[in-house]
Amino acid sequence: MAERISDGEHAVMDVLWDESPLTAAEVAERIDPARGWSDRTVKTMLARLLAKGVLAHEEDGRRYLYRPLVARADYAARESRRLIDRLFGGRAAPLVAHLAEQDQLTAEDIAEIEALLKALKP
Amino acid sequence: MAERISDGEHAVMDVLWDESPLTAAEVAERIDPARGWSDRTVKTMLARLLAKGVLAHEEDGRRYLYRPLVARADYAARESRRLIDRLFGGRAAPLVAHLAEQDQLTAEDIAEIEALLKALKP
DNA sequence: GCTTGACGATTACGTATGTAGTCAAATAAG
DNA sequence: CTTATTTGACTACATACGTAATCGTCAAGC
Repeated sequence: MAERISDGEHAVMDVLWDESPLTAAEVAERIDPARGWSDRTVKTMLARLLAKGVLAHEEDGRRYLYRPLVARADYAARESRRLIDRLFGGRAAPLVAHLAEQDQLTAEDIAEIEALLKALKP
Repeated sequence: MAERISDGEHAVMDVLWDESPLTAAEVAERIDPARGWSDRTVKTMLARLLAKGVLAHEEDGRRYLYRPLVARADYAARESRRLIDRLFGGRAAPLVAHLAEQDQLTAEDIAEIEALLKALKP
């Protein structure tokens, strides 16, 4: 269940997280054209994701319909944690501090985060 | 310059970010023993990191002294950005929101982040 | 001086990943 | 019915990565 999803595979998951179930052809249509993938490549990704157990497929006549078995939020949580563990000693605050220092936070971000935190307080 | 650093390579960089320059043997000594790496493995990592241009080495007699060419903060910034782009549509606020929702923020984290943001405001 | 050990350089090998191509079966077109 | 097309299954191949082993050389002991 803790299968890693590669960068390429993630592009496929993204499509299915937005809309599912989809056929292989439909997934291929929706993949960011910037990747320039052939539909074969998409098929390969789908097969690998199935093998990893993060997708399921049900038969629909001669084709399959694919749907994610892992929620986007769960995946995001796992990856965020990985990053925080690897780069920030497992603490989230240094990550935010870092984003702030690097000017990667817009004024809007800051306002949004402050509102969020306020809501979290008892 | 935008070379990716793999998970294993990162362990080596971590050592050199803490202390440098170091010889290959010194790096090997300082690698987290939990990895159970042979010194050969460490040498391989050093060679690959050199090839990627993220380390430099200077001769010291018959050995080399290795030092990082990429700052830890720069690397952290790049990886944070990658994560945010991939998982949160490029905006930092949703990442923080996500951490909050997942209860991945301690009260301490929250206080720390609030203080930080306050300092950022004009 | 000859041997042994420390180093860097080169090579190895299995799995993951990016990126497809081929083959066979089923179906749609004619 | 025969042929072209669609679809999944299997195969391919180069590069990256994890994890070393081997080779050659130079220096330090004896």
